[in-house]
Amino acid sequence: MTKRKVLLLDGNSLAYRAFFALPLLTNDQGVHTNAVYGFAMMLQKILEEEKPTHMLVAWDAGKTTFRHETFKEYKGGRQKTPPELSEQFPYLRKMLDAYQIRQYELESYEADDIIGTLSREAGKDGAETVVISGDKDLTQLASGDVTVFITRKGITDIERYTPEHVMEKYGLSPEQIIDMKGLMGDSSDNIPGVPGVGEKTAIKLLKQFGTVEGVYEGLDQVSGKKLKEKLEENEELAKMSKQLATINTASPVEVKIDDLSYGGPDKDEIVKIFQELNFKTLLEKVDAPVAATEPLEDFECPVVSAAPVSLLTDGVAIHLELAGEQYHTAEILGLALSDGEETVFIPAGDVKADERLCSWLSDESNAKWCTDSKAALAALTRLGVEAEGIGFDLLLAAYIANPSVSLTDTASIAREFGWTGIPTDESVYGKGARKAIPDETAVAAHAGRKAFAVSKLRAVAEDKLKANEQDGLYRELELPLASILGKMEAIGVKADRDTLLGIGEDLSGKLEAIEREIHEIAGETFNINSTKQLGSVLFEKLGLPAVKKTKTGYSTAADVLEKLEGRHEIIRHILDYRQLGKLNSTYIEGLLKEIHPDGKIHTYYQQALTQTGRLSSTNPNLQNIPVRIEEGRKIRKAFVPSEPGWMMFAADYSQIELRVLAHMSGDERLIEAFREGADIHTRTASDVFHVAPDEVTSDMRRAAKAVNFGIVYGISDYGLSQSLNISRKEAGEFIDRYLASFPGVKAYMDNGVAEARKTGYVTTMLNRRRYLPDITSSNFNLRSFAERTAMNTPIQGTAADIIKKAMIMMDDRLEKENLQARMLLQVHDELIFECPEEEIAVLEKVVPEVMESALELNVPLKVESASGPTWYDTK
DNA sequence: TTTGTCACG
DNA sequence: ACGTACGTGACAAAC
Repeated sequence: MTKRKVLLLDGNSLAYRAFFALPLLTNDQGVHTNAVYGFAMMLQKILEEEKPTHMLVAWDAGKTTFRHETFKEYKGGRQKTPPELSEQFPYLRKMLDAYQIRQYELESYEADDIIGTLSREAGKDGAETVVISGDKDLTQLASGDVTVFITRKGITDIERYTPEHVMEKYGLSPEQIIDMKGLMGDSSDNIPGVPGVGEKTAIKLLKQFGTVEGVYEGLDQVSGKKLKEKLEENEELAKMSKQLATINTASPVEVKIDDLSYGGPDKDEIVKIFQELNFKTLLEKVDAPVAATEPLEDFECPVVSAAPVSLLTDGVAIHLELAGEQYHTAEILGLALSDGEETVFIPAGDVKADERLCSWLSDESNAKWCTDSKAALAALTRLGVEAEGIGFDLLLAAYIANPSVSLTDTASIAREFGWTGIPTDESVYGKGARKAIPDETAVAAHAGRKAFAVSKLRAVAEDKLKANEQDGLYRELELPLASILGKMEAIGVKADRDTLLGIGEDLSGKLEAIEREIHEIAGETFNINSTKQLGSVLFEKLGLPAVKKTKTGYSTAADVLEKLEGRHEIIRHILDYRQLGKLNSTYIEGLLKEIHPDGKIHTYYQQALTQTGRLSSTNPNLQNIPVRIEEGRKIRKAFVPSEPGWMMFAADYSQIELRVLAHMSGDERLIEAFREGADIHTRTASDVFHVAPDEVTSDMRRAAKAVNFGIVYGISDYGLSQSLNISRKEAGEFIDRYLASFPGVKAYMDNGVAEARKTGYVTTMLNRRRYLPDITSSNFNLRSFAERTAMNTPIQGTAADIIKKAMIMMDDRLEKENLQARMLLQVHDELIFECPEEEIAVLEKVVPEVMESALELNVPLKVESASGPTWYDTK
């Protein structure tokens, strides 16, 4: 039988939360609806995620409770409930009736007490309980069987308090939350506490003494004379406050858990009330099918040494379980297989020996489904199996469906498609110092659940992608790209240790000299890398003016220091020290640590991370190797071909983002400029300043270049003024003149923002999506950010689409032309290869040809290439 | 772990 | 009046 899952909701608290979190919405009758709407959104999400078997919404009843007998000012001084909220309670009740959720209130008790009592009863029955409230006080109810969900910021954003989470957050057990309230009080409930004791002191005391009573028994040992006096004077107050804060878990509640069974909403009634309140999005949601989560309580995943033949067929989920994220080196634990009925786990050591399994894995005609195919293929390669025929990748599907969710493990990915039946990696392996691999049965069960979920979710995910017309993006772009990136990671790029060491020695020498110089000028030795110490030397000892502050002290960032450069010689040295220090620690020492025994660096490309569709590179990041300053650029001399007689070859798109902008906006002037092959910054300057192209000065060109950048980023006058070091007014004038010169661009930006406001998302040319919920926010900052993002993401994202497509075509082309050349790296708008010297001539023709034809725009794409013995020389 | 800083496109 | 250019990752210091 399925384990029971009881959801207990704190009605009043959630209604208040929803009311204050959302703007004042009304229906066409003028009735305020924001609290009902927020409540419904939250309810919908919780129902999907938690799949409860039993539910109850508890309400506060009446004005006075048993707590008022102890303290008549309890909850005194509270603001009256706003009438805009009061009028919503009848609708809330009606809506909950339509959901067929039991509601309950009890004279002279609060909702907390009802919930506390029922949660204990449910625990006795062996049920799993979730308590949901906007009030942190309820975290005292957390226990082995009870998780407390507290809404954060908005209304659907939830923080989950298990006893472990309470401990993490406060360093206290859930029961001690009551003691904490007793000591510190609670102004919202008018609970006094001990005057002068806040959260910090309360926690400190409780860590030492355990409880309020313990504090008074050990009063002699309390450190601090003042504190001791305060505690002594207010003993009664503290004890009464604790009593007030304690949730009564033995209230005379008349309903039993069995009375709460939840069988889903009355759809017709729900539709009626949503229509009455004009809840459009919610109406769509109630009709939408939800992925079924099958109970995984009785889940079985035997550990076997060979795969059953029944599972070696077309359309089976595989999952490689690894003891860490870095799949090039992490221990491989084993392989789980699941067809949604039967699930097994094969320990890593037995995989290679199972010949039938291996030939199934390398048989392209048998589709394998998985999460993170790139990692799975890499792990299988390490086990000696070259797998083929990946038919589905849950990670990529989830990322395409919505890039904004953090897809850290299969549990979080599956949750995106409504599946909550698998535990997180963290809950199985632990985290930080307590991280460990559990016994094989537990690993098998965990890996098995993941494979099982993939098997069940494939159809749901693919349907969703098809519904949003993203199937092509997923199947033809991201899925094949995953294998190509995997290949690039596995090949790696050779790094010459001696070159790095040589540059490192040079840097260390210079750093020492500069450090001595700085200390001498300052008249003291201090840690230049410490912003705190540096700030006190510059702005206190030397008396330089502090232009900008951070929330922890003075800002010493480069742009701030540059403004002070004329005022003191020490500044130049500090800027130099910073620059060289960065090179040494990140690029010399950092990269040396990443060279594998094969002499190569194997980065990891994150394919499901960025909000725009770009890749990112980690461990190490090979997308930010210095280039702008010569001293740093020399690092690139260490990146060399891996075979004797080979060369490095690099090709980059010229102005890809502005070309994309020209295409997407259809602006005639911009299109014309690119078709004529003009220098785009000079042409922009000529248009903006109304001078002939040959009269454009270098300053004008520089300003135009900054404006072009600004346009791509979603321009703001402030941003431009910072980058050009001019006044905000002047920057604003530049922008106006630009937009007047390129009216198509202005129209495109305005339309993009309007469209995003209407649909809630923006798209790229290949239909990549980014949702921008903040675009309708009443918070200026959030809204402005979303608006700039709405302008930037289609451009940056389309550029990412283009190079990804080029990579797929390139991989194909290298094979077709029988070239030995290997694609090694991608740096957003450039591709880096290594190849035999005699292939350079071919690459010089083929690579630009492929990259330029990746996607047809109404302006040409232009690619520049270069080759040389090291990456440094490809310029 | 979070913050400030700085490397890249 | 708001406080920002867009997208990333790594390191050192300080908590």
